[in-house]
Amino acid sequence: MNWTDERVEKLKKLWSEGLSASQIAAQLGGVSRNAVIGKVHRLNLPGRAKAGSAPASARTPKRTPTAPRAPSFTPRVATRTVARPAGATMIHEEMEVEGVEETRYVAKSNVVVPISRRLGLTELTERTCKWPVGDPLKDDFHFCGGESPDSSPYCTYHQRLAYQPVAERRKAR
DNA sequence: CCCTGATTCGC
DNA sequence: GCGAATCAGG
Repeated sequence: MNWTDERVEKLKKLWSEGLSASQIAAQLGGVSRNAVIGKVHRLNLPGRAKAGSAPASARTPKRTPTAPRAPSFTPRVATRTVARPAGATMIHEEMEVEGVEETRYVAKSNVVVPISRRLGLTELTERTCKWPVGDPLKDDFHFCGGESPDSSPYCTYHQRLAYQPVAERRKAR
């Protein structure tokens, strides 16, 4: 994975927002936190004021003022806030994706938990997470639908669960 | 131990 | 330039 202009821009943005190197690495994908830190230094980006944990601004659930929305806007896909995974750290309580307020978390292990879009079977694409959610015998059955990397049928969060024993999955979910 | 960023140095 | 290994911490 090389440092394209696009990836560098994303790195700069996330670093300036106070995300930790490992969180940024998880969002970029294909790089280690060391790689991120190394790049930050080579770019001569300002280092962290204090070593250690990320600044509170990146961890504290900060309520963003309700974003102004077009009054007549109707979401194309029904969207709910994802359940907060155990131990997850909130990085943005609310954010807007295509006009829909959504929630995103970073799990304890720094695996980014992508936004759950709760898509139906026919709405899935190559790039959506196919982790099933809900009861297939009920009408609330859907799929995570979060963004998944090119190489996986699952988002970065559900990828890990997919290869865990069922008992472990129940705990982790 | 979990995590953080900083530095070094072989590639 | 890159990033794993390592260091020094919280």
